[in-house]
This record gives sequence, structure tokens and C-alpha cells, in this order.
Amino acid sequence: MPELPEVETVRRGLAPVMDGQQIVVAQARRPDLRFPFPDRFAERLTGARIERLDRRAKYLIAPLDTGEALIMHLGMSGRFTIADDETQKPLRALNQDGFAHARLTDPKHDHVVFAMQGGAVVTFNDPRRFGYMDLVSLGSLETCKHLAVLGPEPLSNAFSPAGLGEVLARKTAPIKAALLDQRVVAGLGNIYVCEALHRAQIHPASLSRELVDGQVVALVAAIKDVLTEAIAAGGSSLRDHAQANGAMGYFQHAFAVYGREGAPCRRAGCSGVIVRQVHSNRSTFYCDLCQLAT
DNA sequence: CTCAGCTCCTGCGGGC
DNA sequence: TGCCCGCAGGAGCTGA
Repeated sequence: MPELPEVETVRRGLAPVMDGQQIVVAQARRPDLRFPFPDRFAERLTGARIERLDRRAKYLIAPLDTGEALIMHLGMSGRFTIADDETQKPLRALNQDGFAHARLTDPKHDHVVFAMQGGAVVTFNDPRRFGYMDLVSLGSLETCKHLAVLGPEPLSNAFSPAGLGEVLARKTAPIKAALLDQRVVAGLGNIYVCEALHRAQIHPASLSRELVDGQVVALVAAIKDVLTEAIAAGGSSLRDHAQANGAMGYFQHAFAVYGREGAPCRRAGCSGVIVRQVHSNRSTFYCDLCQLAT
């Protein structure tokens, strides 16, 4: 589900009730998500103060005053909700039209709960349990197994045409697979890779090392633009995915290719049709006319 | 080492 | 209405 823009949207939703606040009670309602929780997970969190809520790629990172950092990954179906500790009702369960909606999540998949000092109850719900949480020491945060392997943050200056071009020149994999590799660039997933390749007019099956310089320049710009626009729109809400405050992102309405199989290409002047192909069990959407193979 | 494919888990929507 | 099948935004692991 969540790629970088959705995780950033979640971070912005949670920050007001978590930044600088103590976790009065932490609770893990099962022994594991995708991986087992670390030893004494809830005990190590209870009483800790969250210095701030950060994001790296698709990870949420909460440095604590205990010398550790809480690392959280949403996997495919992970979601946070914010409720009031008295009523357990969502505090801000309003969509963008201002109408309250029914509870978005099934409570049987509420796996982790944080009761915050300020009265907010933050719940992590994850039906598929592909998400995970871990505690690592602050001193080795950058070198921990989760973060050490990550490539550059796509919206930072560390992600540049020169750098990407150098990496791609050594890869034989198709460009779509390369961009999904978090070691190449960290934070993209299936949707935004499809969207960025369309913007850059690059065929997803193009071989990474055969991209010319101009294509790499266009690709870096397309990635930065699509991510920036998606964050500004509050991420994408597919199916019933929503932000931490219950609001729905709306960038999905701006998709040029994702989920648009058979629809006309939205590029001005292009008469192509969006096609879908499956590679290694993942759907790839692209325009059969304006995205050129190398 | 790289790369393609499979896998974990549950829920939802479409087709019959 | 109800059942079955395919599909889902991640990413670690396996084996070639």
C-alpha cells in the first residue's frame, strides 16, 4: 500500500500527537507482525518519550529518550489511526467532504497501541501483517539492518542524475525492477515507478544500462515531481486506505497510468492506450505509444 | 554478485 | 445471495 508519499502523509498526521510526547502505555496484542517483536517490546516503549517522528524511505522512525529508536514499516496494509483515550472514537474521522465515516479498520487487526501523554491513542492496524516494528539503538540507527541498505532519499540532493546514471550503468535489470530496488533509490513502489516512467516517457522494460543521459535526467525529475505532487495531495487512497486522521488522499485521481488499463493516455497529443503487463507477479502499467523502449 | 520468481497474510471485488 | 478466483501499494528469501 504505502509508498513514500503515503508514509510521509502518515508521518505528518501522527506528528502532532506524538512529537515530544511520552508513551504512557504501549501494548502489543500479538507476538509478531511480519517478524517477531523484539524482546520486551512494549515494556521498552512504555514510559519512553518520542523526541520527534522522522521518515526515511518508507520507514517511520521515532527516536526515543531511552537511547533507542522505534522503527516502523507499514508493509502493504498497515495503517495508523488516532483516537481519544476516553471514547476510543476517532478524533478526526472526517473525510475531505466533512462527513464522519464508519470505522475504517477491523479492530481484530489492531496489533499495536500507544496511549500518548496528551490523551491520544494511536493504533496500528494491519490485516495482512506485512508491516513490522523494531527497536534499535540510536547510536547505530544509520547502520541498522533496516536502513543500512537503503539508497538515496529521492527528494534529497543525494538523488541526482549523475548518481542514478552511475548505478544504472552497472545493472542489466529492466528499469522498472531497478527503481523498485530500495538500494537504488529508497521509497518508490509499484505505483510511483509506473507513474514516473510514464512522465519520463521510458518503457518499463528498458534495460537499465541502456538508458541515455537525457533519459536519466528526465527520470530523476519525473520521480521528484510525482512524489512531490503526491505528498501535496495527501498521498493516494486506494481501496479504503486513508490517512491517520481518517481523511482520504486524492492523488490517485491524478494517476496517468496506474490502474488505467485500456484507458486513453493522458499525455497531451498522445493517442496511445494504457496497457497492463504482469512481471514477477507485479502489474506494470504504461502507454504503448509514448513510452519508448531503448 | 545479480536477477526472476515465490512467498508471507487477509480482504475485497468481479464473475458465475 | 453466495462461492471461488484473482488481485493488492512490500520486500526477504531462494535458486539459477
